[in-house]
Parts: sequence; C-alpha cells; structure tokens
Amino acid sequence: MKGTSPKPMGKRAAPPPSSRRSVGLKELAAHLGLSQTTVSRVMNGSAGEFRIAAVTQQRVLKAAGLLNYEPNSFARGLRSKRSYTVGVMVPEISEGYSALVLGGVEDTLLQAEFFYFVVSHRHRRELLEGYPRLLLSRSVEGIIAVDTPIREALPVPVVSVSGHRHGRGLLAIELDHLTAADFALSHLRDLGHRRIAFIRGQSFSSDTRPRWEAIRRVCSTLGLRIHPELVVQLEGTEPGSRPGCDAMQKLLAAGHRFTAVFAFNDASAMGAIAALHENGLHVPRDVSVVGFDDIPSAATMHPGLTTVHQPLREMGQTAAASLLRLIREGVGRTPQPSILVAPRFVKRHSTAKAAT
Amino acid sequence: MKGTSPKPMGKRAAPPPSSRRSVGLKELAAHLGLSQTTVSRVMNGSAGEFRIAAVTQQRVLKAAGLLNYEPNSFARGLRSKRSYTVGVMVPEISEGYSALVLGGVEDTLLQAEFFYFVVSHRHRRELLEGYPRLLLSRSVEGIIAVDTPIREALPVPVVSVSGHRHGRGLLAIELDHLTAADFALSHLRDLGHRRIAFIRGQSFSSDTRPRWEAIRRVCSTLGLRIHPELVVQLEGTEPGSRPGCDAMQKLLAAGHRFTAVFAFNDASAMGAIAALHENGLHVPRDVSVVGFDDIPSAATMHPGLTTVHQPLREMGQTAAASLLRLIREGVGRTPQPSILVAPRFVKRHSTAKAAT
DNA sequence: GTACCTGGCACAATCGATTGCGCTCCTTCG
DNA sequence: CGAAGGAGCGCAATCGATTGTGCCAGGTAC
Repeated sequence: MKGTSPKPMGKRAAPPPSSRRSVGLKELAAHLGLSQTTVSRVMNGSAGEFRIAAVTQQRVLKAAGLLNYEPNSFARGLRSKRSYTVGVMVPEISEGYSALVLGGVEDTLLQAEFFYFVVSHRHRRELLEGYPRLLLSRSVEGIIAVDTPIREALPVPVVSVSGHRHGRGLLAIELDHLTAADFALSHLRDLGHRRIAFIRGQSFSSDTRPRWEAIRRVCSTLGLRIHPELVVQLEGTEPGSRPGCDAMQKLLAAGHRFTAVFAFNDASAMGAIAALHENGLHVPRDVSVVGFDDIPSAATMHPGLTTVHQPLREMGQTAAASLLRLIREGVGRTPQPSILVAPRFVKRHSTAKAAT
Repeated sequence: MKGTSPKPMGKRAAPPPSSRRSVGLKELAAHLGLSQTTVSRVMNGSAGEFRIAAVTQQRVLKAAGLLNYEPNSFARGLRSKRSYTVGVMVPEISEGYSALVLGGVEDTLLQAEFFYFVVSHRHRRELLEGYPRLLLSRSVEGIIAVDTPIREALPVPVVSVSGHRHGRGLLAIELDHLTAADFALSHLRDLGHRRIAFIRGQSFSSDTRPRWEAIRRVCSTLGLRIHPELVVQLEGTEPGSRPGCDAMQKLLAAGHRFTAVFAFNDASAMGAIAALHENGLHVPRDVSVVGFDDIPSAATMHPGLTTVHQPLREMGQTAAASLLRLIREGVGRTPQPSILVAPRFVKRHSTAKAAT
C-alpha cells in the first residue's frame, strides 16, 4: 500500500508506448481493480465456467493488450506442469535427412502451439544416452527420435522416425520398405537386370536392417537372386558420397560382373556413379543405378538419378501429430506399434535396359 | 492482431502420466535430514561460499544420484529468471543453408548448456513479426536471426547471420562479401572474361543487396564493366534450381553475348547450367559459371561447380558464441556492429578460358 | 419474511527451487 | 572465564500464475 500505484483508474492520456518491463498478472490485476484470480481466468478462456461478467472480460482483455501482458512461462509451467515443448533427437541437424523431417515436425508442432528443442548426437554414445535425460530435465512432454535408437524406457511418450523399433510404448513412423524395394527391384527386373549389386547402409543407420530385409523378401517374390559377392556395405561415418565411392571401388576391384546397382541412398549412389565413371563404365549404358531418398541433387545431377522417394517431411508431420496425440491421450496401451508411410518411385535417367 | 490473444488452451488435459514420479528438492532434503537450502546450495556448486562441510556435500551428492534428483526447470527459472535457452529464427529449417548454420549454432550452444528453439517463418509476414514475441513469451534469453530481418528492438540480445543490418544493438555475422566477390571476379578476369552476366538474388534474400554492392565495387577496382543488359534477377520463392533456370532462359532470350555468369548461389548456378545446356551451349567451353555457397551437390555435379564457399557452420558457431557473450555481459554499447567471416574460393570445372 | 439460489468475484494455498539473513554451537584468545 | 569469531546450517520470503473453496449481494420462491 505504501508505493505509488502506477495509475489508479484515473483518467490519463494514452499511456506511453509500453516498453515496460513485462507486466505481471499482479500489476494487471491491480491496474484493473480485480483479483489475479479473475484476470487469470479470463486470460485462460475459462471465464465461462467461472461466471465472469462479459463486460469484465472485455475490460481485462483490453487492458492486457494495452499493458502488453505476457504470462510468465516459468510460473505457468510450474503450476500446470505443462511445458508445451517436445525434444527432437537427430544424428546431425545439418544433414538433409534430418532437416527435412524437422521441417515436417515443425509444421505440425507450431500449429499446436508447441515448441521443440533439437539436439544432435552424432552417433556418439555418451550423447545418445545423455540427451534423453537432459531433455527431460528441460521438462519436455515428449520426444521424437529421428534415425536414433532409444534404449531406456522414458516417462514421456516417444515417437521414432525410421528408428530401431524397440517396443515399450514406442511408436515408430516407418517407410513401407517392402513397397520401396518392390518399386526399385521390379523396375530393374523389367529392364532385364539379373545380376544386381547392392550397397548396404552403415551398421549404425537404423534403416539398414529393415531395408535389407525387405530387399530379400522382394527378391524372393520377384524371383531375383541375390549374389552374395555383389553385396557391399558402406563404411565410416563420413557424410557425402565418399563412402559410396569407396564401396563401388571395392566391388569393381573384386571383378564380378553386374549390370545394375541398388544403392542404400542417393549419396552413395552418386559416389558409386563417380567410381563407375572412373573405371570407364557408363551410366546407364553399362550399369544402371537406383538410389534411395530422392535428395534435391538427385534431380539435378547428370544423369538424373532414378530413386525411391521418401516423403520425409510427411514423416515428420506424422511423427509430430502422433506424439501430440500420445501426449494428449496418454500412452495407454499403444494401439499400434508402427505407422507406415508410402514411398514414391522416381524414374530418371540412371537406369536403362540391361546390357546384353 | 495486436496484444495477447485469448489463448483458449482447452481444458486441463490430463498431465502426462509419468510412471516414476521425480523426486523434488523437498523429498531429497527430508531424506537427508537437511534443509532444502543446504541441498540446493550443494547442488548448485555454491557450497563453498556457504561453508557446507565437505562430508555433507558428499552425502548430498550421493543421495541426489541415488534418488535420481533433477531440479525442476520451471521452479528454477522462476526464481533465477534464467532459461538457458535461445530462439533461432530461420526462413525454412529444411533448406541446406539454415541447416548448416544451425549445426554450428548447436555446436556452441550445447557446449554452454544452452538449448534452443527453432522457428521457421517462410517469409510470411505475420510469422516474421509474431515469432520474436512468441519466443520471448517462452523466456528465451536471446535470439539468432538467420537470413531474417528483425524490425523491432527486442529486450534481449539479437545476433543476425547474413541478415539485414539494422543497428540498435544488433550484432551481425556477415560474410566478407568484398573478398568473396574479388575471388570470383578476379578468377573470371584472369581467364579473360570481359562480358560477365550476373544473376542477382531474390529481393527478400538479405544477402542480395550487400553482395551486389560488393560486386560493383570489386568490378570497379578490377576494371571490369557491368553490362546492365546482362543482369537478371531471381524471382519467386521456389527453392531449388528452377528460378536460376528461368533467369538464364530470359537472359538467353534477350540475345546479348556473354562468356561467363556469376550466379547468386549454387542452386541458381545449376539452373543456369541446365538452361545453357538446353540451348546448346557447353559449360565451361562456351560459358563459364561461378556459383556461391558451395552446397554439397556443387562438388558432385557435372561439371563440378566452381564456387565461393561460405563457412556456414562457422558462421553459426560465431553467432552463438557472440550471443552467449552478449547474454553474459549484457548489451552494453555493442562494441562492433558486425563480424566478418572469410569465404574460400573453390575452383572446379565449370570455369575455363573465355571463348575468343 | 425467511430460506434458497445464483451470478460475480476474492482468498489463500499451492507448484519447487533460490536466497538474504540469522541462529546455533565450538574454538580460541585475552 | 567471557567474548569474539567462524564454521555449519536452517527459516521463511520470494518468483508469478493456477485453482479449490469461500463469501456476498441481489433476486426469486413460498
């Protein structure tokens, strides 16, 4: 009561552009001659349930606008125990894959007035294990794991995008690998290819195993034989096309004949093409190459890369939407362990009829 | 549109049903037979200044570990008024440019135990204007604006990366455009090019203006003439190489002769090359092309693109480090309005001696 | 006239950690 | 032996919003 109250309802010209230090609920209430309770209820839209007079609501809203009131997020979170924030774990944010998924995640989250923290673990063990707890200590309400294994069970919902499936109330958003493999292999088969080489992904990439499994099953269905001597694996954590180039060099050095290559991703397909060129082989005349992912440069490179398009943005959106649902409804007996999204096949110019 | 929107926020949704309730400071203290004060001091490392016995510290630390104590971030923030969080605004997170800068930002921030929110505004006006306030309402301690104009003065430090410079205690991290232009233009001049075409950036891109200014100055220094009829501008917000392709088509349609092109970025350079090919012109035999940015596919395309490399990751790191400094030391008379980072010139195969 | 609504709002207790003081014991010194 | 001084902690008031409950006045109902 001692201090001079800012302005007790007196008439006053337009208050100076409120560059004020964030007004609190308290000041707002005082300025209105109301209790914090009432103001809070109006601001939260629960005015109806508490019978606040319509005229009062208008007064509050108007004053809030004028004084530029913003509720303190800490205080609000402390009471309500809600942060409206989720955490997103990715291997490396600057890589196209994660960035595209993040774009989709953002689309959905921000629409629901959620924010998100991003952390990238770079496949380093201590980060992989530490980040979930770190995120939890920041009060996230859920976690989206992109191409990232989650081992321990967490006290919040977790949705993975192309991640290792690990049960325990973990919802996985996955590409329909079977359809993807069918697209690529049917295409090659129809072009007459029988001796197809495969470049498998690095062991740490979570897509490696399911995609290979799908390839095996589809080959079997299509009556294609997998020649073990034509299967190589990417190695090293280096991004870009180098690993694919190395893998193809190794394959070529072995000297086995093949007319087509199905690469693990577009980056390795590009590396493979570079290696083929260096060895005097022409794509697609001598060897056809099919990539995976459909990254932007797949369209602009020469020759344009035939590849399987992954709807990464859509996967991000689906992941976020699913996570929001889990947060809202609780993780009650996850109805389904995974959601499949459909790939698209993009035929460009790196594939042609098998050389006879 | 002004003021606080009456966020309905719905009913109190059931709080996330956490399986294992986290222990609070209170329980920890009780379990130890100590006061919250003491435990808090030990946990915050300020034990020394408050003469807590070494043996007590050990006890506390051990119990905290056992009971798995994690301080509540809301309560902590409420008192200390620190969030250890910054906001990052980008045009679109899924684009390579932003993603690379973000990578650098993350490197530095996470090392300082800061987290960050990402929001992408897609050049939409309402988002551009609303996000700063929205971030502030989340109690961020600072903002990094990547290729994003910030108009109003904010109550927290702001660092921009390749953004419109706008004084007012805003620190800008910028590429050294003069050096960059000199790299590219000296190279072309030395190869004998005199009639050089320019593809300028879209008007909404903050790099467009300063880069063009640098080009003009460097041309003047090098004794190169800028032929107005050889200057075209990118149009449309479409990402990828289409805008560059269109621009080059327009240029070719005009029918003026030129032997080299300096594109606004690699994407448009690729588009330009595609357009040149379509018109029967060979790169680099008939026309040399220099790009800008050095995006990953610049190296793998054919021909390899000669370009100016922007150290985007480094720029992100510098931005984050600078922001942290401003947060720590306050925005006292920003000592310098901008920090320049040096580009690198990457010579590949899209440039050659001028056709005679 | 009394009892009973019911609309309209206020009280005060939280949420969980931080922090300015201040209160005990022990030593140690004069 | 008394007092000063330090070592070791605890009390209780915050931070700002949310929320269960309570209170009062005016309006029926009988």
